[in-house]
Amino acid sequence: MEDVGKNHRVQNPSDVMRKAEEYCALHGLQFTPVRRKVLEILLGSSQVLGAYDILKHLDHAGFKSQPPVAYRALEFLVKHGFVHKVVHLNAFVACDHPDEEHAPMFMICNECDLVVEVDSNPLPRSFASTTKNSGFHVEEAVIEMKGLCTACAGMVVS
Amino acid sequence: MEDVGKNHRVQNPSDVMRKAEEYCALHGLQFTPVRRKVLEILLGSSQVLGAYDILKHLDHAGFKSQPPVAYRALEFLVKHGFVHKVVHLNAFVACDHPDEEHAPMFMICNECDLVVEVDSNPLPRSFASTTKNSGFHVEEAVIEMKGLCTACAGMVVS
DNA sequence: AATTAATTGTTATAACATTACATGTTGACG
DNA sequence: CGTCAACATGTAATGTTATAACAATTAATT
Repeated sequence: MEDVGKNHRVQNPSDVMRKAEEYCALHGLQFTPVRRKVLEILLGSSQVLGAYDILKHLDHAGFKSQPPVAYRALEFLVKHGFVHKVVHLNAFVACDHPDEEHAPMFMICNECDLVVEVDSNPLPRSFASTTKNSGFHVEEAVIEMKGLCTACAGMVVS
Repeated sequence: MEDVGKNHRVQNPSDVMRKAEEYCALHGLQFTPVRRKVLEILLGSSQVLGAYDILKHLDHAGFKSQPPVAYRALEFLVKHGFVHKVVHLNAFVACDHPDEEHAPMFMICNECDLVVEVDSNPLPRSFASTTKNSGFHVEEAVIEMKGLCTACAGMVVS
């Protein structure tokens, strides 16, 4: 797969980097060079990126570029909420607002792979009840909607 | 990966097979031997199955067992609603009620990989509004919740 | 029977992800 | 300061999931 999605764009990359630094400092986490670089790569991308796309970027930036390098950094970043994984694309995207509690939701265009994050906070009510009734303890909800973005839908109609 | 999940169990396999037959007849679809067999395999499994698990079953049943064989049959079955894909496990599960319109939701236990389908019909209200506002035309919503099933949650507590 | 569409057979390879173990780095504590 | 433990990285190999491409066959349509 070449670059795997399109047009995702975080508003304030440097702002997010600062938040990540603060968060790590506060929680005694090591915001190491690779981890920092991977977050930078994702923040700088207008597209969601697959692990191997990130690996290429790392390589160009002079980092080691075997798969575990990227997967480890991504694991860390996802774990602490700086990055989300888009499971339908096996791809990753930096989060705009890692400091706010939120259940990420993504809308993915089937035509152009545009990915838009639209959050629901904290979790849609209808879920809470369903899962509670079933006795299931939910730790994480992944909600991804596939369809057509405005642009692509328009092209089909016209 | 060995068999990839646990304890999913469709209530009435033969009932579902009949529905599938009727649906295909009605819509002029070819319910070919492989497609039928793959659905049977999934209906007969107490676990969700990966494509390569299905391939093994096909092999044992005397079918051809190169990857495309399974993926094509699964594509057909998913497309027509007889089977759902659980993206978090890259695995497939037969649907109990392919004849009813529904947005499948899965709860996946992080400990034991128990998968439970809990449907919302048609789509939680909060989504409809979010997506409408964004101009996105949703064709499919994938909702998967990860956490702990009752049994596993109980073990942690005790 | 001829034509076209749909499906299947088959090989090869692409794309995604993890295991395992060695090495290095950091931080806590005597 | 030294040493131990925890954490992080380097590296090779491999495991797992999925698709591309094209040939051969079968089914539906005329």
